[in-house]
Amino acid sequence: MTTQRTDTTSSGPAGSAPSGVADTQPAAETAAATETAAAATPAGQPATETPPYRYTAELANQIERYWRDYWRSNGTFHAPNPVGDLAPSDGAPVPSDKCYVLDMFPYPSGAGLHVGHPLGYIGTDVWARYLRMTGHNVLHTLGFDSFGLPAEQYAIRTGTHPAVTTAQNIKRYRDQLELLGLGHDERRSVATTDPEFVRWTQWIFTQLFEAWFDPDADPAPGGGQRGKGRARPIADLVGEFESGSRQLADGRAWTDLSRTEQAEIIDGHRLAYIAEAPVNWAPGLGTVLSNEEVTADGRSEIGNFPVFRRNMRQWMMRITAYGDRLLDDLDRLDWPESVKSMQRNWIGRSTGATVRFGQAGSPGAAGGTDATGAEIEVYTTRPDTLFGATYLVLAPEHPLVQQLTADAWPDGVDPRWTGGADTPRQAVADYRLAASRKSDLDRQENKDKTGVFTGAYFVNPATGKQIPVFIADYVLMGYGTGAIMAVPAEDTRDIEFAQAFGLPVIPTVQRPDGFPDDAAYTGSGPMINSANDEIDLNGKPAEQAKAEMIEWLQRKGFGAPRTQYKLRDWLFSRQRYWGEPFPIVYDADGIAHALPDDQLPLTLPELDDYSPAKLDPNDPNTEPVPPLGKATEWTTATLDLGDGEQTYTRELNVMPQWAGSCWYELRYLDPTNSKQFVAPENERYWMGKNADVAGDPGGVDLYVGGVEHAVLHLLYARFWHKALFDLGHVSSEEPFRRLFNQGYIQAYAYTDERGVYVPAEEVIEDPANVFTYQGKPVEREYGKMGKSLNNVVTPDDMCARYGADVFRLYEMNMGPLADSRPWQTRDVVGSQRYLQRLWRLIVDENTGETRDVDAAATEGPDAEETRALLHRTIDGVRSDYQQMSYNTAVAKLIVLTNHVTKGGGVISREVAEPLVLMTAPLAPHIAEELWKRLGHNASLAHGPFPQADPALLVQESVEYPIQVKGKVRSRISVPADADPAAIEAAALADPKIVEALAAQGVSTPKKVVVVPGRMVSIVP
RNA sequence: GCCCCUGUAGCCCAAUCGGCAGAGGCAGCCGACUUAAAAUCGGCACAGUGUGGGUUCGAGUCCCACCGGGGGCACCA
Repeated sequence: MTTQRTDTTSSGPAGSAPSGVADTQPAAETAAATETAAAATPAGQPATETPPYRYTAELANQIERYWRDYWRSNGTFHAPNPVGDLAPSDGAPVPSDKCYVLDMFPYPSGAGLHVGHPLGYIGTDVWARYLRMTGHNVLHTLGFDSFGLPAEQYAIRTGTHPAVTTAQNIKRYRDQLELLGLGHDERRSVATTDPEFVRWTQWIFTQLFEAWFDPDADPAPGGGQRGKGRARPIADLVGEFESGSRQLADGRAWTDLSRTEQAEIIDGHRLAYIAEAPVNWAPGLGTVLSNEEVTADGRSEIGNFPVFRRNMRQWMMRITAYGDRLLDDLDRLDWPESVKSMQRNWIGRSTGATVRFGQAGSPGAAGGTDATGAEIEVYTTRPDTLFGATYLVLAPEHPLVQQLTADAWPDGVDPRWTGGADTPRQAVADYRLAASRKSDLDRQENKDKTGVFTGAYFVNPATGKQIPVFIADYVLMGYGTGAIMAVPAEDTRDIEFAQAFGLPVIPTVQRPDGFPDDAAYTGSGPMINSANDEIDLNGKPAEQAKAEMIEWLQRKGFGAPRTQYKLRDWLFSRQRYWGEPFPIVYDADGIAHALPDDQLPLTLPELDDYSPAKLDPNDPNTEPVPPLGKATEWTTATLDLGDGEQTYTRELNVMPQWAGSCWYELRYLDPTNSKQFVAPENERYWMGKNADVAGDPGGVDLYVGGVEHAVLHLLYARFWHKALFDLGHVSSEEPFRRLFNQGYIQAYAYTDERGVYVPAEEVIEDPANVFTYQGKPVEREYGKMGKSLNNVVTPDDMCARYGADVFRLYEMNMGPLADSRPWQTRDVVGSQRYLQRLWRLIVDENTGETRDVDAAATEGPDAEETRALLHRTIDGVRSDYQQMSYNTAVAKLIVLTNHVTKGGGVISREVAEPLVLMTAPLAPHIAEELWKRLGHNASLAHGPFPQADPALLVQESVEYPIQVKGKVRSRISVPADADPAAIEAAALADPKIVEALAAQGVSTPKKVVVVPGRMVSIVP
């Protein structure tokens, strides 16, 4: 501890002058500062003095500085761990009631924070403080996701090492966040660029490299998954091959294989593996990107450069092995439906069947009846409609195209099918070339169906009829088998193609009356036209028809059921500098080896030039040149990996930015552990499953962040966590049990007549809603807060102008945390007025003396009314905090404060203390200060929190509105415990109601509805 | 094109199981304090819930259609 200014040395009892404020800053100085500010008003008039102890920004800042120092030096927010460095030094057990509150950690950009960034951080802080005050052991901290492109691009421009820029930016963020008084355990704050953090990121990578997914294995112990399959150590697989208990798919004997061949087989199973795979190559960035980093129009999310699909050798993560669990376990998570549905959509599981079509003796083919036995395998989700399949379509890049394309057109070929070419070979070649030149953007913009006939005919196994085979770019090589059976009657895309090419349409599902003939019917209905000698689907509903068709296909050897995913394996390497190096070296045979744990972390080499090779952004045929290749000494290493000292070459790619964020929540739990990435006891305590909740997957108790991470970060992190679970490193099956998306703070921006953005803070709105800047009209727009829009407001500004507590209170009072809302600096004053009123209730603005709260009357009708309101407030505020409904909690606190203020007298201790305590989660500094002035020597951070007396929540009498024909005609007051019959009698006896009924000409009403505690409704 | 969310005073937002449309804040107006202003304090007014139907004794809330705003997906067979 660095300061002596603790409770015990600074403050006297309530009512005496000294306090944190008086200690730090004499009253005269405060007054003088205020006076100076006031004297500088434009009017130039001598200023009347603001009361010297008013809760102004200056005073707030003094209080805030004092309490921040206090919290830091007392370790107020240190949360004890069960074991390790952060365990209680006296060996005391940790409380069983814990809560792990987590924010999505920021990338520390050079621009610093604006007022929108801390919204979620304040929200979680209020929640964490409330839980801490109600007796929970709360873990809350904030680290940095500090690998990232901006620091690297800055390094390329200026030569400044990214680590230097990153450290500066982190410092800047920490300084800004410090002002807000967030109750973080600063011992647990980590950055993903810290060598100790990188060490464990690399360690987890080696775990994934040394593991494979066994689809037939039973779930790991304690798992709640439905089916089989889990990750196992790769050594198990090697052992099974060696012992012969597992055979190779191609029938070769394991022992006959060379070392390189064996390595190839093994590598083909690893969770982290190298593959020649189609990647998204962005030459403008000099790197490849994951699917998730490419926009729908085929450009890079960062930098907006063209992205090309091509094959390259890259590191991949076998996330597809977890597709089922990632999808199924969404049901076990307390997440917003929108995020779940985005993940479901991204994983894109569909069920159906593969169907094989054999080649027919093509009438136009030179060889007559085909002798090759060629087969086309398609994937379909509608095997029930097989009878309606009237042609086949292959993706232009499909490997069979070359082989099955005929030499000549059949006689009388439809001219629309030929693409104007003399032969099928010519037509196919032309079409494939054109398709390869089309960018994704072209394909998206032009949805007209194009294609050419290959000259080949295959046989529909259900009908025995020959159907033509086309290639068309509406079929993608990357999904299913790259080939489809076209059922134009029941598929929108197929009918568009069929109409363009004059192909037959055979309906297999009964359409409702009036459904147009020329459109595809994708709805439900009984099957028609679907029978042969062996199978009859007619009249049956789709589900049954699907099942019967699949059964028939299987029996006949024509097909098999199949589950298909949109999700692809995760491209994990980047040709960049500022990322985690792979802990991988290659031996002389090119076989990859993981570095042993004691060699970690593998740190980045120093470079003179951080740029990847300069490449033409528009040239897809360029080759990536990783920056690490320039570090000539670093690229090789002499190691003993068990076969004696040998020279190895290092992997030159680095990991993508997502790596660190895949597991950081686990490192917060045990940030100083040098033996393990997290001790199992600590993981189990903070993130373990709750045995009292059926199906609970474990994980962080509350995770708050923006919805923009719905797919990328949240899917990758779930995948790593599940792999770590399978391998026995964590007890929880999911990283984030509960997710909450906070809204965004947006802002108005204004342009002058030239279209230039003017400073938004200086724009004036007149009563007629006209906006002017320096007297000239400006146009208003609404959107993001940003430098280029000249509308940035920073938390630093707000803290200087109002104080952190006012700023926090305003952000929480603007609306529900989940809502986006516009920033309005002029509204902030409302929150300031509330805290000023609260301050004035307890402190004399003129003398700085604490009021004598023990002298206030606690008897009499006024006191009783206040007491009843107090307890209703406590009750409401508790449940509001519980539900993170902070805006309504603030409203209730203001009501109570206004009620007490209007009473005019001195507030009683009975009301003052709960009011201060209830305000504390929102405005912690002022609350601590007032709590101390009320005579308490310990911080209120760990409670108490007021409890409502249930007896005081019960009203003695209730006012019931009485409706006649749905309109309120009168009101009666009845004892709260009156039974419905008594209420009804009282209502019917009410003179106004008697009158109203008489006016309707009714003596006894038809019906009387009594809702206890609510109202009475009479139907005449 | 498909899917999801959302429309309540001039503005930001409350309203539990369908039960008196208003908790709170900003802005506005009036008043107190002031020589005056600012700040502060006290008070007042302001909408019938995007539109049109329906269910109900009763609809902001439930159902249907449409309109506006926001987001996601987009030839995924």
